[in-house]
Amino acid sequence: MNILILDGNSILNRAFYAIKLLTTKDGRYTNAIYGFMNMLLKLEQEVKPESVAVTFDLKAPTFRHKMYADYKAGRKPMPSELAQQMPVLKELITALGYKIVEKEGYEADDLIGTLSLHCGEGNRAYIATGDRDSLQLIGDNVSVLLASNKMGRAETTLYDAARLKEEYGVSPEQMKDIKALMGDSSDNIPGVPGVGKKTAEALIINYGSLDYIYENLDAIDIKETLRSKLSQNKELAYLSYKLGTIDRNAPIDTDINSYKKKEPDIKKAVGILTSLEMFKILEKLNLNYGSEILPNTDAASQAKKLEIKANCFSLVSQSAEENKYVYFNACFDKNGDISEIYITDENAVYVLNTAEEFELFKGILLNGEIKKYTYNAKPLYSYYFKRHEEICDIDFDLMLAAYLLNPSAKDYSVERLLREFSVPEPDYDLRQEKDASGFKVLCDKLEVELERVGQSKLFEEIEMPLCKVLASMEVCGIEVDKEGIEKFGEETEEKIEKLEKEIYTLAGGEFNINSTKQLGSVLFEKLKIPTRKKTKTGYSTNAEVLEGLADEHEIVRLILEYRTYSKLKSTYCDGLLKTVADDGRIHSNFNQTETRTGRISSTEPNLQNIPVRTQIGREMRKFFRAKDGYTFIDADYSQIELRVLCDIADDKNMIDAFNSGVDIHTVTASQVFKMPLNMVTPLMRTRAKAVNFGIVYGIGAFSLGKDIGVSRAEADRYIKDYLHHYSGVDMYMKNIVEKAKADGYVATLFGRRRYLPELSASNRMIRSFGERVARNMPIQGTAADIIKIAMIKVYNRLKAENSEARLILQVHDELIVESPEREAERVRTIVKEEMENACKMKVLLLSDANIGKTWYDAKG
DNA sequence: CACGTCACG
DNA sequence: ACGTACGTGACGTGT
Repeated sequence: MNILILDGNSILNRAFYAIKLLTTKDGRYTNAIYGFMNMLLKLEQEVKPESVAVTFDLKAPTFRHKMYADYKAGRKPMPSELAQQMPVLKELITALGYKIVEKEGYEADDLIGTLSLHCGEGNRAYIATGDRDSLQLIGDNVSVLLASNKMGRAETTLYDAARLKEEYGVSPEQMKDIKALMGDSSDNIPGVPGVGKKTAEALIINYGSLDYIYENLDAIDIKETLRSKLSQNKELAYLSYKLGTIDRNAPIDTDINSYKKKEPDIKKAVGILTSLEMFKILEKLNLNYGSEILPNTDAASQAKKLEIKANCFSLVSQSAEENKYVYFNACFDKNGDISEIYITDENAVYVLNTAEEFELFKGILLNGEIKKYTYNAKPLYSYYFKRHEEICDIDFDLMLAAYLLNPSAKDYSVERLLREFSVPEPDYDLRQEKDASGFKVLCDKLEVELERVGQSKLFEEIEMPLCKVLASMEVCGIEVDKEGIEKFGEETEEKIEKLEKEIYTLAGGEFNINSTKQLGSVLFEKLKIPTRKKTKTGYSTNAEVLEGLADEHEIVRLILEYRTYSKLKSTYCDGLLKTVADDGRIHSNFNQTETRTGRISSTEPNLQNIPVRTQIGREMRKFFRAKDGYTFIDADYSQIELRVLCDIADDKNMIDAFNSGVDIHTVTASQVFKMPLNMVTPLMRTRAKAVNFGIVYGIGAFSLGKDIGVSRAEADRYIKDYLHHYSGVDMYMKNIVEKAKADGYVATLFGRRRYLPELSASNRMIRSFGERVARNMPIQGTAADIIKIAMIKVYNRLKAENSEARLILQVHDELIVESPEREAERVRTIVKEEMENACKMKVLLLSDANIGKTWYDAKG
């Protein structure tokens, strides 16, 4: 029989440090358990053991080591991120049917030594550990599997006596002799002072043992200094030998049969792994998840009975009419047409797959009496918008619900959600059908969950209606002047080629300017320009660094210019042109479940980062134009984040500052620098503005100083003065971090949450990051909530007034509406009003709205 | 696929 | 002693 003996502490430790910190959505750390489980799976596969023992240290003074008083004095305590994973892992191991071996006063090493030695004639022991210490235990029937994590993957190396001889040139026994001489700082084994690894190995290889060396100390051929070191420290060497010798007679059960694997407690194991969100491990363990594990027996029996039925519209219709609800999922093919619709009710999964059925199903979508649950409603809205048809509002979008419950998740697939929320799956083969079958249970669970955490209103009044608005925006798109961009691209290309030539001349040869690696070696090695900063892979060549080096060499300016044009060409000319649809418009995607703060994001292309800050970049906006007979209204909030901060922090001084009607950065400057308003210089205003931004981002004196080019001390002074003056803000910044630590999350005024596991990290940088996020997210997130409300209000108002104007873009604090020219003034007023009245705050919300034929013109 | 860079709020 | 402001997405290079 084979027995696999794991050094639990060692493997868990290695896993913890090899794998980046992972957490569940509610902030429990899981990386060490994850790594341990992967290792265990790999070991199982390699050894195929009948018996498995997982050993752990049990603290309290160790028998073997208490002889040495300083024992472990130098060892750091286990970080809390690791310590909290230990009990969970033990529970999991036990649930999986493995035996845990621990003994008061013994280290895992001793237990491993004992078990491997006494596990019985004819049996074979495999020791799995990350420490080379155990190599002394190798014997005829004992091998060691050295465990490591390479690139996040579990790796093992098998050591037997032959392999050991090959690598170290010694026997297992002799490993102890080597250690006695060289010591081991991590175990506080002193060894002989002045004797390191090399010397110790050479001594044992040449003379065989510690005993032989000391018995013949005067005769052996070694340097005199070494001889005297050895001679003076004989006692220490023998003490070290004792300390380094693993105890192989610990009082534990050594019958291999006691360690035979037991049947796993599947329910418990699946429960633990599910709560740890380790779905891959769950799959690999092959625990027949779902059919046997039924956390909710009602739901389970219900799911099991589900049948798949086709040609069944009448049943679907009947069920929806009677129940007043429908749970459905529409699938789209690559042309954007509906390919199937799956409907789940209490008893069955129905599949609609003909055009006739889809048309009939529209009857249900047009019935306002029926509550509609689906997953990802936006494409469905888009589908009907494209056909200039409209359906009733969808009441529940599972994807949006899951996003609100945790905006930090990686993906919101139904498959993942089914597992995360422990919805049992019946064993259908087809994934779509599988998803459909648990769908109702899942939706109901999340709906209850939203209510529990107080997000129902946010969900129903903001996210759900917004989804439809976004669909409308996507379908509308925005017209671009394709020829204009092409021409601009060609002109840009010419400039790039010219710059390229000049750069090559100055550099004395051609190279790829776009390669930071090649550029770095040209600038800093070939041209010997002084280096300022490094990245982890080489020299930093970013704009900030290059600007600092502009006076060092003519080439630097050219490279900066080259970068500007090549960005313009590749991202904004070529990139944008690729996305222009047949209708001459760009239909960007507005993603509603992407950001952790509640903002929306824009992709393919990203229309939220079209250049504006520089004149040359800003030119791009001239190519975004309203269609014939139409014009743009561009409306942006003035200082929305600072106004939100006023409200959240309830800061009287800042509220007064806004109410005074004077430019906020100027007022801030006057207060921070203690100057009358009319004495504030542009430089002071610029600095005050940077402080305002810094405050919103969670501020640090170093970064602020860097940003505005003053010393850290001076920046620190500004921050102190600022917080002294705006004491409400000061209080908010302190309180919110405390609250976040207590609650585990922060939230916006409207109840949007972001969980912050970072706050309990032991790594200071991670923790500081968590604190900055705690300060920033409620501000950025509340601003995001507000503009979402404004979008819904603008959309509904335009519709209510039968306007032909359409909301087409959102850029975080800015809305762009395409309006018929004749309506422009009225629409401008509507947009401005709805934005300003989106919600009531302690200070007014102001929107600046302008009219223009292109985005460039309308931006004021 | 990760990294560096740079575009936006 | 160390690294440094919040939130995004696209492009090009190089492993």
